[in-house]
Amino acid sequence: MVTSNVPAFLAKLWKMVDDPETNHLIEWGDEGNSFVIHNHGEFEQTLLPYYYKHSNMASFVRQLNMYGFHKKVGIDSGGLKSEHVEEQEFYHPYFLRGQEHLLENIKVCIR
Amino acid sequence: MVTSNVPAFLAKLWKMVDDPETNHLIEWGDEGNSFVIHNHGEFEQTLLPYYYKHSNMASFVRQLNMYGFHKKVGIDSGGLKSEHVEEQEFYHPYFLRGQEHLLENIKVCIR
Amino acid sequence: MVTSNVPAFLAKLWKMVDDPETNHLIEWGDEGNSFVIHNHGEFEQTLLPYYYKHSNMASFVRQLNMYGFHKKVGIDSGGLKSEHVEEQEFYHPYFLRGQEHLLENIKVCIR
DNA sequence: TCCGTTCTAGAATATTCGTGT
DNA sequence: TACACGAATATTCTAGAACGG
Repeated sequence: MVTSNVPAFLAKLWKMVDDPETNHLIEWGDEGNSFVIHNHGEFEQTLLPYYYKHSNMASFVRQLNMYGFHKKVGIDSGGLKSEHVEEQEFYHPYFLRGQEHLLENIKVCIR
Repeated sequence: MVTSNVPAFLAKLWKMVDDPETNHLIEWGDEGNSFVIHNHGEFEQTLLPYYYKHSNMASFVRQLNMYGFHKKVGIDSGGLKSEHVEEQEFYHPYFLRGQEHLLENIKVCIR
Repeated sequence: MVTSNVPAFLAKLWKMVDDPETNHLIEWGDEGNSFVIHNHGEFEQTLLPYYYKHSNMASFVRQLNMYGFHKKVGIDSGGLKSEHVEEQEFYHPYFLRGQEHLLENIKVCIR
């Protein structure tokens, strides 16, 4: 593979989610049309800085929103503050398991 | 040796990349369609001045871009914790291992 | 220290230059109206990543230019064999030793 | 004229911080 | 409160421009 017009953020996100080695931190949702972050703390402190130039969940989420991802609203967070919720799920219509080529359709939101 | 209309920059680049003696500093990529620079520091201070009239990576990169080479963005690079990537990779559709004659097709970008 | 409207890049640059502990890598020029980088290689690999989220001289220089700094052209650095590219000097009219308050006057170039 | 070297800038993406709903 | 967005700064890759051999 030589060149890809997919932004680094998306290519890395795909690799993170698709890598079975890190399924305890981030993995595909049951339907393959979303991804789930487990262990918010470890994910933020170990996996994020491996792929990106920061270790802030907020920055990661900002990028997700920038590219049109949305958070799946949890039915019950147990009354915990959001930053303490260990599980978070995001989705995008073109971020689907087994359909990496669709990444090329994802664009930053402009307005 | 017959005269060649290949610019000195390209001829030297080819020789540098193709020379097995300096593979620890610069060599062909795995597929033979790119070249990789290891040890940015040593490459800059020892190999560059041997072939060119300077020892500045920036000048070298300027020439690469001038001739239409592009940097390969590694999906594994860029992270805070990712290993100190002293490694840089560039490619050009006519810069291929074993196809030195294709160098004649490489032209400076004019615009 | 009270809140400051000085961009992080400038505040960190000042600290780097003014810190006597790292004078072997970066320090004030003789007149106090410029700063000098010694040991380009070590500076890039150790000091830059300590202050910023990268270890690329090119990115550092891009920021310097963005804020209006200029490179001092060495009289003897133009000749061939200027192997002392290990030394680089930059200046800005509002970047002066002992006058940290002037940093507030430095703005990004807009055009 | 062409090519090479240097310094600076353009443009796209990435990171941070704060605001709006 | 929780989620999303605006805007400013930062990082990367490539290009413009001046100069010289």
